[in-house]
Amino acid sequence: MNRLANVNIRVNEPVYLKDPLGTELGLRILEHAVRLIDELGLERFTFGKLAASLGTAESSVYRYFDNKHRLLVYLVGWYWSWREYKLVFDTANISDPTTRLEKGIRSMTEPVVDKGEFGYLDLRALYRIAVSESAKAYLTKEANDEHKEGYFSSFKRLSDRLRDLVVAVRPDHPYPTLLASTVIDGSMVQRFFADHLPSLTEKQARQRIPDHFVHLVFSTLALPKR
Amino acid sequence: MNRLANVNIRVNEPVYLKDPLGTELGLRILEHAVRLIDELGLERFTFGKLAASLGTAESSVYRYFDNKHRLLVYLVGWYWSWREYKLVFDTANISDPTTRLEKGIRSMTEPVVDKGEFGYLDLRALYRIAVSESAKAYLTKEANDEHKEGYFSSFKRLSDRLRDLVVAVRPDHPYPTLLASTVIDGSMVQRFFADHLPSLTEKQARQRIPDHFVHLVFSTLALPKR
DNA sequence: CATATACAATAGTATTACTATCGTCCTGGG
DNA sequence: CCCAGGACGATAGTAATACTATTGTATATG
Repeated sequence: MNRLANVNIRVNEPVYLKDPLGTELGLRILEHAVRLIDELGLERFTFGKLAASLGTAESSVYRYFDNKHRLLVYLVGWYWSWREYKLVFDTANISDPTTRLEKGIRSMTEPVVDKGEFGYLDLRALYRIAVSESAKAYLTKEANDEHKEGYFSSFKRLSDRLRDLVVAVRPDHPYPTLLASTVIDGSMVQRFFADHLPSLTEKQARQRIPDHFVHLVFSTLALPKR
Repeated sequence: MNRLANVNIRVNEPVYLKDPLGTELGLRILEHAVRLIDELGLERFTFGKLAASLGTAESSVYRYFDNKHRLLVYLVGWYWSWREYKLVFDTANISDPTTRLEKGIRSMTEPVVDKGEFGYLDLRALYRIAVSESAKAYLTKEANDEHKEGYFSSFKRLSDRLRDLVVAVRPDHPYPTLLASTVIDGSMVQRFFADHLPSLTEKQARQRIPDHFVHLVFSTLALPKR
């Protein structure tokens, strides 16, 4: 993944008021927001605390993001975009579609183990945020409207990529998109359970989440075992 | 499901300060809370609005529940308990374990179509709440502590029931609990996508969620198609 | 008849989620 | 070199939220 570290990941849709990647303060906002949300959880995280951590005023933060929900959408969108890059990278130059599918599922369901080299944000902390908080980005009454505005387009792109890997192997499968999003979301939920509510999964499952989802998809598609 | 309508579902753990099933006002709190959360979404729902809807003071609501998170945990717990009763009912008196498993998966992943006959709460509205808000009940920093207090025991019981159906068919499957919780959570997420973010699933998938999960589990367990 | 309960009503506090305004530094263009 | 605009810090203020506390009163219970 080191080659990816230099890719500059951008969140396309204007979830922000002012591009945080364009200024010094913007980058610090992302950096501190990731650290604070990871530490406090989304509920206890406030723009006031963020501003205090930055040594600036709340109003400065509000120049970048309308509210903390938008900031979350931004961070989670960044995460999905990164995950998409990683997926593309991990499945490049593999000619056999079945092998590509397996690699793709593993790439998508693997935990993030290193901090990355983005400087302005800690990838491991962002991963923990994605696991614990990403569902809150879309589980709202505004989801539909926000989706139309493209707020979740990076999730959609990621999901479509995985779907395409499925379709390449089984063009006749009736619900490849459903299968793809089940894998993505399911792997996050299982990660949360394993880390925070261990009695809801098998103890050993933590290490085997990618295996489990490879097995799930492969058997559903009636592919030979891996 | 009519026979179930008279079963009195109770949330065991003291998520509440005062049992809402024990008084007139308590029942009205549940009834109005379900309606309001369904209408407004959890974020916009407040105890102030609930009290106004009840024609009483906020402090009266606070006598029953510490805060809105606890109230959500209560409602979601009630929902999982109801779902467990339904599962038990739907799989009763079926001797063939494979058929039981299929019925069980269908029971668990079917949408709720009627209001139920509980009087004090509208089951369809509660179902919509479970789909949209239940993840927020456990996706918190306090999840682990709350879990130890038994806040999520009804989810655990439900998940264990489904796991047992799997184990009865395939005693050697390595991760039946993981599989069970993937089905439960996955069916909720897919329902949300189908209803609120339709571009994230196939259009026809909405009608076929139970079929999809039956197929998923059956192929994973290498059982003959249904 | 005494007492506990259930509840309504009022008041008050700390925090949150903003919005608005103003002054200042810094930079780049004319 | 000046000045216009952007970027930011600082202060102030508002409305809503999430509580806590207190008191009065009707009703049921023992």
